[in-house]
Amino acid sequence: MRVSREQAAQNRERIVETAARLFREKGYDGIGVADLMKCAGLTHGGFYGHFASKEDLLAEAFGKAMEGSAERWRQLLATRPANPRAALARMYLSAEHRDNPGAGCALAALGPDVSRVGPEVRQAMADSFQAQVDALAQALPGTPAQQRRAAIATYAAMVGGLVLARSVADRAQSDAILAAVLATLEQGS
Amino acid sequence: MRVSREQAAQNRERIVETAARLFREKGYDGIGVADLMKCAGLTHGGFYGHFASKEDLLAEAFGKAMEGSAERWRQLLATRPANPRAALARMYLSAEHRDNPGAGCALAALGPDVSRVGPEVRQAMADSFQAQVDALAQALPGTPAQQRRAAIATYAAMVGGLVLARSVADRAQSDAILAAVLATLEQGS
DNA sequence: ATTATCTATAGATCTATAGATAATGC
DNA sequence: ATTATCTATAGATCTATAGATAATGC
Repeated sequence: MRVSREQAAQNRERIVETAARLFREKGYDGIGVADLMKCAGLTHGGFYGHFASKEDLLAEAFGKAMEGSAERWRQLLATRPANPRAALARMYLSAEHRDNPGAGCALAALGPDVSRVGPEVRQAMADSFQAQVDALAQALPGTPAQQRRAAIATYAAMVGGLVLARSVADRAQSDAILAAVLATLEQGS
Repeated sequence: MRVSREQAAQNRERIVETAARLFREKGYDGIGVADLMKCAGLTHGGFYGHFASKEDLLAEAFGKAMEGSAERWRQLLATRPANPRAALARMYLSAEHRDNPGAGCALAALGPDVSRVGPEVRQAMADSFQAQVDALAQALPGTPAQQRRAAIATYAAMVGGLVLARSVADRAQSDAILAAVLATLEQGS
């Protein structure tokens, strides 16, 4: 059942993409390697030809998810909105984002999981985090230090808002949380 | 090996407290019932005399952890600090809190886990969340609606800041995240 | 000949339950 | 007699590996 080198690379890519979605949906411990491979259309045993361990896959899947977010941020900010922070917050703190964790912010979905794994995973994570902060900081006013501080604070408010909105059971309460955080980010700092 | 009714109640309480710590440290899926009971000084099988399921325990343990946080918030705010939000943020966004998830904010440690379990757990959670928001809102200026909105936004910023600070590998970067969010919360809104 | 994927399995762990035990509380 | 806890285990799942298979790429 051997496939071409090119096909193998595609298979590997599909494993990473499937993992990026399933880890965000179910948590790192919420999906096993066997089920994950099945969702990618492959068998369990094939996994270890591509990755040394499940944690190794997490590092790649998390990085890929973060990169996807960074790309969306860059695209939005490239339209030069009048209020960059408000524009970003409206996208991030939307009901759609809240209801689709599998395609959303990796930090809001996997932050606590990531904080428990080895430093090599978290190192990969730090780089993509940095890239996102830089993209936002550029679009904000003030000195470089102020820009950077405001970008981190904005990122934190959005992540926390999404985590809270996903945690409460009541939909109205969840909507109110999104709206409250959004309103604060839409005004000044 | 039967113990007194009083002793049994104490045992149950110890299970909840142990779970509240271990879930926050290792995640809901990161600790099993057997290990958890061992840490509480009991055997595996005894668990199901106290709780219907592991998820049932999560609801109680999460609620207990939230209640502990609410109590700490109330104690701090009862000292009537000049800037209540800044005082709370300094406590919440400390290196000590970041480095001791087992005794810290349940939402920052278990938010994504909680968002994946059944609505009955999340209902219990919504109540304690509400209590904390109310405690903070009281101490803030403005109309009731403004107070409430500001309290939620502050809570979100703190939770997000802690999640981010725990996710990055580099200690200096982590400290910078805590400082950036704290600085924003210490100034106005 | 190499290698990507497969089947099969080892060995550990998981939640939950059944039934025994022994001390409490009537 | 009741019941809190125990031991033991069922049955499912987990990560990881070993060895077979079969198609690629030389």
